[in-house]
Amino acid sequence: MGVFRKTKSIELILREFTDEKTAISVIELIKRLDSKLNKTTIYRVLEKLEEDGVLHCILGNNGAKWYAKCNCCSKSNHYSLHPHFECIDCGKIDCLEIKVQIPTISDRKIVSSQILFKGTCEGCFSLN
Amino acid sequence: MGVFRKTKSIELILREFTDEKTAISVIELIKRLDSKLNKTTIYRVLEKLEEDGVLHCILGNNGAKWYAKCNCCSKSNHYSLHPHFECIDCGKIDCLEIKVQIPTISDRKIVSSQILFKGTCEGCFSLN
DNA sequence: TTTGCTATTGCAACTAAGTTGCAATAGTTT
DNA sequence: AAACTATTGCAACTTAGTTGCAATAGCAAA
Repeated sequence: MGVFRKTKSIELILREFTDEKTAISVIELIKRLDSKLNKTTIYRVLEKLEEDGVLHCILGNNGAKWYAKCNCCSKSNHYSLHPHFECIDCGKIDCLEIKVQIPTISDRKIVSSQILFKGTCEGCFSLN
Repeated sequence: MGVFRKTKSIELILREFTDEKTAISVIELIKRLDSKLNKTTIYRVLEKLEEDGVLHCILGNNGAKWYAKCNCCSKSNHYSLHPHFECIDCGKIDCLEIKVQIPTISDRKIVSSQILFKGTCEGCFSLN
């Protein structure tokens, strides 16, 4: 259904994403906005922003939801998304600006994909 | 730690996988074995069988755990696993016997990956 | 075969992430 | 300013998975 009205909740949540280059977990957002917004509202606003093509959702390694700004996707084209990277040291997730070839399989139709690479990110890599 | 003793639980759980070519969700296993095993036991046995390289774990689209028999992986080499396919019609998940190229990214080290393609499987494909 | 060691199991209670229904609130249009 | 209804907050719930602990059952040694 997407966003209809400009509300405080939408503004507050979008503000969290403006300076953020990596993804943010819903859990983290709930912590940050605890005094200002109810967690139900946060889940619902994120869902709407996703429908509007403003954010996209990523499932982290433990199955929890993360969201990141959409730079390349539109309202209609959320699928066949870019891959993501989860750092096993610091835990952050971010978008990889690379293409991964989607295979063709006979008798099956691939509609979307969820690709998560795990390893050590730049920051943690240089610490070792 | 892996499996030490041959117990009824291990036998019952392995039996579920013998004739199964696709993955089985933990939820489904708990349903099937409800009268015979406690869910805690099921989670623990699956974990041990994974450590032993007998099964491998897949995270489904909603973040729930699925397990499948390992045909190609060993106790030590569970990583850089094959991709999986989740049917958006019937919900089943299975292993794809194809290789996906793992990219190289400067300043980052990719250790493992989780690749899930979603779409329509052979069975559901032919129904349309 | 019995004894003893300890891995394994079952149970109950808990945690954590996310969802639902509903009444109250607040954007937006008239 | 009034009215319409999208949006929010709250409380209660659901679902997947985990934890601690006492009871049970493989297995090895005697």
